Amino acid sequence: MKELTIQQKKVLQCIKFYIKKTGFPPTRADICKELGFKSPNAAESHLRALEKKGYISIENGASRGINLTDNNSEKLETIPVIGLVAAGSPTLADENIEKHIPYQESLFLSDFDYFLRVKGLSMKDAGIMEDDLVAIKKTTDVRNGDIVVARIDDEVTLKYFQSSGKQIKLIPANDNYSEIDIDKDTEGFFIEGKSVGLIREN
Amino acid sequence: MKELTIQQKKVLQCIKFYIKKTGFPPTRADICKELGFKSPNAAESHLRALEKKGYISIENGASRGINLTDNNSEKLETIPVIGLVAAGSPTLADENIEKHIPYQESLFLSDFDYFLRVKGLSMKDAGIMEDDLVAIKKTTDVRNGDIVVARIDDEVTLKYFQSSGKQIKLIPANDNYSEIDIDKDTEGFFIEGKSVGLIREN
DNA sequence: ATTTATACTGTACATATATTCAGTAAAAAT
DNA sequence: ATTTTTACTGAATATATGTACAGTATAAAT
Repeated sequence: MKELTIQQKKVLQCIKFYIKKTGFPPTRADICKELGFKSPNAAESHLRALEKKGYISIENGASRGINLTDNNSEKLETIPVIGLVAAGSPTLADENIEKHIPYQESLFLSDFDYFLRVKGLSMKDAGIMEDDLVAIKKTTDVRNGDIVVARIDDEVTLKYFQSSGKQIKLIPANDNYSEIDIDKDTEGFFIEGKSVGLIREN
Repeated sequence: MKELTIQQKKVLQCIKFYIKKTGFPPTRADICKELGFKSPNAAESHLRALEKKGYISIENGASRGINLTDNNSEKLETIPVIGLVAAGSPTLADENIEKHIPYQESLFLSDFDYFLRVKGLSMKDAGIMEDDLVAIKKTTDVRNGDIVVARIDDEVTLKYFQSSGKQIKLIPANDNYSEIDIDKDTEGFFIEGKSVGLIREN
């Protein structure tokens, strides 16, 4: 993202502050009043600069038609919660979505794609309990020690990841469960993503 | 808060959806378009009804001057994170606050007052690990089996709560720790609050 | 050296928008 | 039984607002 000038930063801050205060974006005149400009075109020019640099989008013709871009606003999104069933894939298909819950993008250190509702206690010693919501980032870029969502045919599991060469171990965090050894290129096996956070609703 | 009619609910939902989609509130005409009204006054009347019932506030004369009331909008607040140190009380005094993080009021089933940063593994078997953030609701109304924040003099701990009469047991979820037996009326002892949720940042 | 971006003032104007007034009709409250 | 609330259509209008045009001036980029 392109750097902003001092004045542009002021205008952006002004917009954010105004929205926080009133619940809706400012007009050009509002910005002028706030920052001491005497011409609405001063605000207009800055807005177009902010738009060009990707910090806001402007709905042409609409009054107060300013929209903070995702990376600027602490955006409220909803994210799907997917049930981890013994057989069944955690895809984003409608039938697998348990519900949507509101969340903050900045809730965890990494961004993520969905919550996985945990069934069973195979990761108990990692502090992951039944019905916990594990935030999953869809990726195949996983490291040893990561907690990953792995699929083997129709079976989906949450396990520690450990690889040496082509051999992969999926290790549970519970002595009552046994580890899974599998070849990297096994038909029907792949890594869905990895855990980047956890929420326990209670 | 006064009950809404079906139509009023539709209009309120329409406003929320519009803001979510565009980043700014709708005009009367936008609402009409969305809900199939043929007169802007249909929207206007509903808005005034919603205002009267306290679900929105309207800035008179301002275009798109609709503001969702706190109880309707998934408001972004920040909440303090407090470190659980061996000696030291989890109060909201500045010196104890580690940082503030944004959160959703609706994140957990219950509302809460602060996050407690967990030190140690005394609640390991309850799935509460080192550095987890436990959402704490300040209350003395706790039931047997609740996970509570208890203070004994300067010592603050997170434990299972179990009482029978005046005798209270504070039970760890880890065999390496021993339980604490204490009288309800002991000088310097009290319950700060209870756990209503948990976040693991990674 | 010339163009482009920044940073404004000031005027003007079409249109986007809130808001009022005049009705109609049915349901709910008093 | 009468008033109030709900739920609209339809038309009219003052004003709130975006936006273009004409300038001035300085700094940065090419």
